[in-house]
Amino acid sequence: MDIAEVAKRSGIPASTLRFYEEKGLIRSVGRSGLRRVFNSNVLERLALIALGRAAGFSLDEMAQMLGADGRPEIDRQLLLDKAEQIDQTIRQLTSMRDGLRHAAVCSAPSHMECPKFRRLLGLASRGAISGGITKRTSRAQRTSKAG
Amino acid sequence: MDIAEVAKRSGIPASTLRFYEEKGLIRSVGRSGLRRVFNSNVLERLALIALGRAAGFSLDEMAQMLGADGRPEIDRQLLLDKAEQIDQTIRQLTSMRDGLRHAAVCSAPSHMECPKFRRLLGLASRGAISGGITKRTSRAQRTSKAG
DNA sequence: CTACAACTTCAAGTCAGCTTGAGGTCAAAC
DNA sequence: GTTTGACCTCAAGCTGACTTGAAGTTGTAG
Repeated sequence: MDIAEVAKRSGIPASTLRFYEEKGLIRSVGRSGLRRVFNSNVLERLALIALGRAAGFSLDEMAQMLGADGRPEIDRQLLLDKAEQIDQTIRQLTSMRDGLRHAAVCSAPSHMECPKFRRLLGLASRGAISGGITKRTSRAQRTSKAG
Repeated sequence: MDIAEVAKRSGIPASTLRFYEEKGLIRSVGRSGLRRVFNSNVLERLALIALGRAAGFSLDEMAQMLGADGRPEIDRQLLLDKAEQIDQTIRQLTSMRDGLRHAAVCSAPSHMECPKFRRLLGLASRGAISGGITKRTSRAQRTSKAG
């Protein structure tokens, strides 16, 4: 497969694939002239990377985990840690969601006068709610060409 | 209050406070010589900003909502939308968490041979799991001076 | 009055994860 | 054999939310 094929099948832009290769996240099996040649298991690897990213691993972390070569026995403890971390995030988000929903229907004249809202404020400013969701949900919006 | 006081009480670095002021997120009530003077309701405003951030609003969005002056009647529909968005994220993260936990205890020789894990892979690569958690949980780690 | 710590401004740097652009190469279609 | 267009490399740019650094000012303790 050439890079266009991989891009098409994975939905990941060629530029990103090159970037991933440079980072050591994926590898091409060789070249045909200048052009990279990939074999199909790169798709699995890309899926793995997408999964890791979705789970909150950075590309560097993924590089470590996938680093060696084929199937590098992903550390199970690491998975549990990450799961725990996600669970914490879920709890925070749940508070947020409920707080927002309440705020939306709350009859207090201003949000500031609603005790629930004020409690939520407290939570947020005490940093109980960590970094947030960070909202960069879609590069699809910026990139919008395929729109 | 001078900026140091606000920083101390809010836990937000002075540099960030200046940055927020420049962005129009907060305002100082005047100067004492060169120095900014804040009044105490800036703390409430900062809490509100922290809350918004935690809920996934960007600083620009927060600037819009808080924009006018005092209590700009935060749009309730916007809150509901954000709540919905968070709820979606929660659902995704829940799948992730469960998937990771399963993967951690799964007896399949390699994760690749575990059907649940493969299903999770599918989810991730189909983008069912959006941008991820984005993991920049703590600038506290980078910034670590206050250790 | 002199230090000096704490403030000020403004520009530039950082981090992650890519994207974009310029300039070059090469395989295949005509 | 020439054109075309997809690929290549390398460097630089982008976004968001800040931080850092240099250079200047100032309130205040001694």
